[in-house]
Amino acid sequence: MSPRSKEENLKIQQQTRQNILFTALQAFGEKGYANTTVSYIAKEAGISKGLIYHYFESKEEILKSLFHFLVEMSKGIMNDAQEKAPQEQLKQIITGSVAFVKTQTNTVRFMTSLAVQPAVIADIEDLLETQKELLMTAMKNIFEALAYEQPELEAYHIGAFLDGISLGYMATKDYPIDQLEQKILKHYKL
Amino acid sequence: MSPRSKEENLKIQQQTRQNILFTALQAFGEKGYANTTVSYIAKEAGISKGLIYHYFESKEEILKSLFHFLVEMSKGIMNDAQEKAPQEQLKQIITGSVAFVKTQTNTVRFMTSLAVQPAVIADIEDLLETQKELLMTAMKNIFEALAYEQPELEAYHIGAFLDGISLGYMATKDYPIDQLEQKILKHYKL
Amino acid sequence: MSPRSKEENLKIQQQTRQNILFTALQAFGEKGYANTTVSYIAKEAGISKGLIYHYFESKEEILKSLFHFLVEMSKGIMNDAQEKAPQEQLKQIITGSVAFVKTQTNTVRFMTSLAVQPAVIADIEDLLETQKELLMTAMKNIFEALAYEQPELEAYHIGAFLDGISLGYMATKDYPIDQLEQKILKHYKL
Amino acid sequence: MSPRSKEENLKIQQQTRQNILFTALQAFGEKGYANTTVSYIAKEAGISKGLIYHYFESKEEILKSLFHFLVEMSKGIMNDAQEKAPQEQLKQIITGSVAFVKTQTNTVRFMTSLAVQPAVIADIEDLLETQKELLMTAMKNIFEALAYEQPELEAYHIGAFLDGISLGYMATKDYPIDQLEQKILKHYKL
DNA sequence: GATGAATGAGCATTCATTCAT
DNA sequence: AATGAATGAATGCTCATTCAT
Repeated sequence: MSPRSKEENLKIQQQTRQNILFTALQAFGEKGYANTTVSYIAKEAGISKGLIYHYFESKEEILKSLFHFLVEMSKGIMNDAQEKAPQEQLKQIITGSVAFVKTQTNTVRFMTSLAVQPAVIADIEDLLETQKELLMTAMKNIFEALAYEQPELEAYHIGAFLDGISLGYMATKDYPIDQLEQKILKHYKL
Repeated sequence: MSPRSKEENLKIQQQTRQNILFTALQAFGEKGYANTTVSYIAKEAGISKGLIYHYFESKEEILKSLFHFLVEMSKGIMNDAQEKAPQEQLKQIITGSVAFVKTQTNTVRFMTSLAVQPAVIADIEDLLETQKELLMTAMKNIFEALAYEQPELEAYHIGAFLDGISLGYMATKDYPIDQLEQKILKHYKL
Repeated sequence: MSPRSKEENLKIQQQTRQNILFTALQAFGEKGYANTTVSYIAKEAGISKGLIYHYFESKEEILKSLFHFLVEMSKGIMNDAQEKAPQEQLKQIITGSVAFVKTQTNTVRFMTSLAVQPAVIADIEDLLETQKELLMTAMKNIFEALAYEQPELEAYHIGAFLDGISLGYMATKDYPIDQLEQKILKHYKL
Repeated sequence: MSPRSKEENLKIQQQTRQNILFTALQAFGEKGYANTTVSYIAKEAGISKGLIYHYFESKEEILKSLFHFLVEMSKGIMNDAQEKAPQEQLKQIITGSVAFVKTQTNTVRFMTSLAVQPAVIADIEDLLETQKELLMTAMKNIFEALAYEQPELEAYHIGAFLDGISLGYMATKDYPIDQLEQKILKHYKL
């Protein structure tokens, strides 16, 4: 008759939070933030509306938590690549990005919709900027190591291209993403 | 107190429609479709809510009309380019796109947000696809005329790049859009 | 087919606002602010929930408007008494207060519940204080004119008594309010 | 690991009940019954929500228990005064009331808010009435013993006055409660 | 005796849409 | 053609209450 132990509670909390965040990510990606109701998230997650508000103060808080979570995740991925040779890193960024778009389309949809109208959700604008800069710096360093004349511009170039591929994949049926990947890899001789 | 002539009425009608569409475009671009209320459009346009429903059956109808309007406009622009030399056409597409993004940012925001989550507004998905194909075909023809080995893939390539530039410009402060434009022009030797 | 004239709209607006305020006053008095739902006010007023929000920004705004309205009304009543002889004024305050409590019990309930827990609705605290001071000054002036030694204290005295009578009338069945009125009038030789 | 003895359990139970009731009294007085959440009481009392429901069937039950508790307490106080001389009793009622208002303001706030809108909590209405009558009878007896012509009316009179003082003290900054106390004591030659 | 995760009915509020004028 | 008062379904959120542990 004793209450749950702290560890048990913590475990339950983490699972439920993750469940909510994951479900929200799916929904936000598919239907957009504004078109996703909290009730819908609850139903999809198999829990009650009230429980969502037990873990998150508001719908917007879910969005922000989700965003932070994804940012942290991407940081982790980037750090892993840090030690390899620049050519290898570049290749990994390209193939990793393409693979990510293909497997985590909803995540990309979600992040892109935030990027397109950053003013919609205040607070996120800055974080988005920081996140972009981080990626840009990493790529710039690679192109510096590869002795490109304008490493920063080259970073923007490939960044734009990868973003454009994402958009195309999300918006167009039968988008030749794999061929474009090959093309870009060949261009950089990877 | 004489009634307005038919021509006057028609003129007023067209002006009011355009006014609504233009105001909606601004709002949809800045705040997003879901975050824009019909009341807000009415206030910004300086007319009453009722009048909006006199011209459009629903809020979604405004969105669709706006979309069609923009599609028609872009068709017109593309047709104008049709007769020139392929190199000239390509240059115009690139510089025109960049200029459009810079001057009509809200329009681009609007179109991009539709592209990212096409499922949000049914019906539009197909039109979006058709529109994309039109542009792709035009670019493919150019690259064919320029004797590229894989003209279609090249079209996708430059399309992705231009889309990526748009995204970057919308989401990033101090985005080097002009330098990227120069870079791509140089790449195609234009 | 022309829209309503401005005067017509103004008239409709005032009527509807008054209707809402009056209904809210009844409800707040009987059930208390927190126990009164906006839906209930709408139903009682014979209008839709939405219309209430067309006229008032929030439920709390109704409360504040109502409070301001009642304060203005009481100012008007007090000004009317201003010109008479002090004895007459005192008599009028006493009989007027008693009559008000008896006929406008819900108004008194409403105002008293605000007075008891002023912290519940921020903003109102100051106004309540101002209102009290106004009444106190008026009564003090009367007792000064009547050459009482401690006019201010006497004002507080009769104020407390009248407030106490209100409370008693609201809370107790068969409360002898009329006899108490006679007693106090006799006390002041009125 | 030996189980607690029965006496220990009983003691803990009573302490916890008292803790809940006391915390609730503070909260109800400050914020009002409707604006006080069970969660808030639990947090303030330093216990869990569940435990509150272990001791009380519902939030309303807390209110009722609290009310009963306060009524019993006041009965005890009144009984203590029973044996003294009527003048002494009257003095004690006056000074005791004033002191109570000053030290137990939240309790008075709570009781007054119940009195103002008795319909809010059914069931309590009768008890409130009974309670009032008890006090009235006691005061009436005093004034009878003091040979007042209308002892009951005099009881209502002083009752109203003391209630009015309470209200004033709760609602007004710098309320001259002590001077009013002196004034009333002098009036009754105490 | 004690905890807090979980539920869901209920409420304030918004907003697309209608309609009388 | 034009207005804006009016509607009500839908949504975010709160909170008393339950229950597994």
